[in-house]
Amino acid sequence: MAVTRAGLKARPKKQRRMSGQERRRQIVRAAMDLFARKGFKGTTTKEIALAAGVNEAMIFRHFPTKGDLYAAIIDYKMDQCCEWISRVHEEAARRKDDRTMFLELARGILAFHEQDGTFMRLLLYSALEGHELNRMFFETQVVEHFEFLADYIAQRVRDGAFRPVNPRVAARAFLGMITHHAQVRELFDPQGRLLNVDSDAAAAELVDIFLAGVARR
Amino acid sequence: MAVTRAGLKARPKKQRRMSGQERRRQIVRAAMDLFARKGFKGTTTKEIALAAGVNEAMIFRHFPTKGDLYAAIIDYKMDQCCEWISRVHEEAARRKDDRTMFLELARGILAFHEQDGTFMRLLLYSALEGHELNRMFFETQVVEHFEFLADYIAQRVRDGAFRPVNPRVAARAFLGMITHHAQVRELFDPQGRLLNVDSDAAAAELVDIFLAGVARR
DNA sequence: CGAAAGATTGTAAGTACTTACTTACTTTGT
DNA sequence: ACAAAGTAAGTAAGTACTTACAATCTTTCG
Repeated sequence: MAVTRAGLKARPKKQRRMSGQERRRQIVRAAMDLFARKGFKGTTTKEIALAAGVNEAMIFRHFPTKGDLYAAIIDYKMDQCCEWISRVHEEAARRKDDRTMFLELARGILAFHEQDGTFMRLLLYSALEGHELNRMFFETQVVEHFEFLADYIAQRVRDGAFRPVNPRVAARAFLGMITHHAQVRELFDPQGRLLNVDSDAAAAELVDIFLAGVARR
Repeated sequence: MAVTRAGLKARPKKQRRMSGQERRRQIVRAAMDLFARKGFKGTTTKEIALAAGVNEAMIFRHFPTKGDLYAAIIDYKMDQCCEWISRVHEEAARRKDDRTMFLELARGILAFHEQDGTFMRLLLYSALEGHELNRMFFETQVVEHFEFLADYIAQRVRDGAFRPVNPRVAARAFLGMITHHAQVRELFDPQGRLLNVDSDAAAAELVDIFLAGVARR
């Protein structure tokens, strides 16, 4: 067996080694999970390396600093958020089928969070940490989708389909009940001790309360 | 000027020194603010000492470890949460004045968070970090108040004042829209760019949407 | 009343360890 | 032979916490 200059055993022959891209992806995946659970400062590069199955030095072959790795993850994650929302919005704007629109939106939000708990966690950690990318995410995607929803509600008030509510308050109310439910399930009550219904049923009932709340009397 | 054993200048005479209790309170206050902004791992004992205006060693005169200091703060904060809610609940149970009950609850929650942003931050940080005291808080106070609210809504359904909604979903909807609003204001949108109404107006409109949403048709 | 003793508060300096990141080499694949 | 992936060992700085003393305040006693 080969011996290194320090007299220690060299790594024995292994299976085929990874390409740079594969390895990068693996580091990102391990880091994402750790950052989601522990936050930026709560995660060490040693832990990331261990979870990724690489030497710590490898991390710095792909990212200049630990902060760059975190920023790449936040950026990627925040980009994932809203790709599907635009399609739901377009349908709604065309058909003005309120129940379907709000129901699809609610189901989409709940399914998105259910399929990937790291999003909510990274969103909240980066907000608490005051991360610049979180602020950018808010100022672009969050604002855009909130404004679209408020505009839609305003239009439905003008159409006479909704009673004269403040569209921004109504948008806040709707997003609040849906997002809060996802958050409680992810952070406080994963077993659903307080409210144990599947997400489609939850979406249906929350949307029903919302629509009744903004319906013409 | 006196000289220490190391030959350095002794601390010059100062104004009257603090009692142990006063100093402890000051350390706790500084630590609370830092933990709220940066989380447990993101805060160093050096920063806490600097913010409190004491030597780092003083922290360990009052708390065995940094973790003990954090636990004391989380415990104290979570205890503050719900003292006032019981009074609101009692009134409501007696008078069955739904609008006043939900309005007082909503205003109380919003005022509580507006007066003290550290609560929301510590709640979320400790939840993300998986802190045991957060779990205990959830399993006691959160569960208790949620159950009370769900019971109240169930009673009102039986009374015929509310339509046959799932009381737990309705409680989730109500708490969701209120708490989400407080959270967005604290973490994402302190300037109220998306929704700039004062908290009493927000409470009134959110409660109106909620009550309309659960009213008999 | 004042000095001395004791209790309490305060702190400089230190310890043992951890951290993010770098270096210089080794191993593997083309 | 060269490029690329992998790593042991290291560096400089930082961390939570401890130690041993100094300074200040209170109590006791003559």
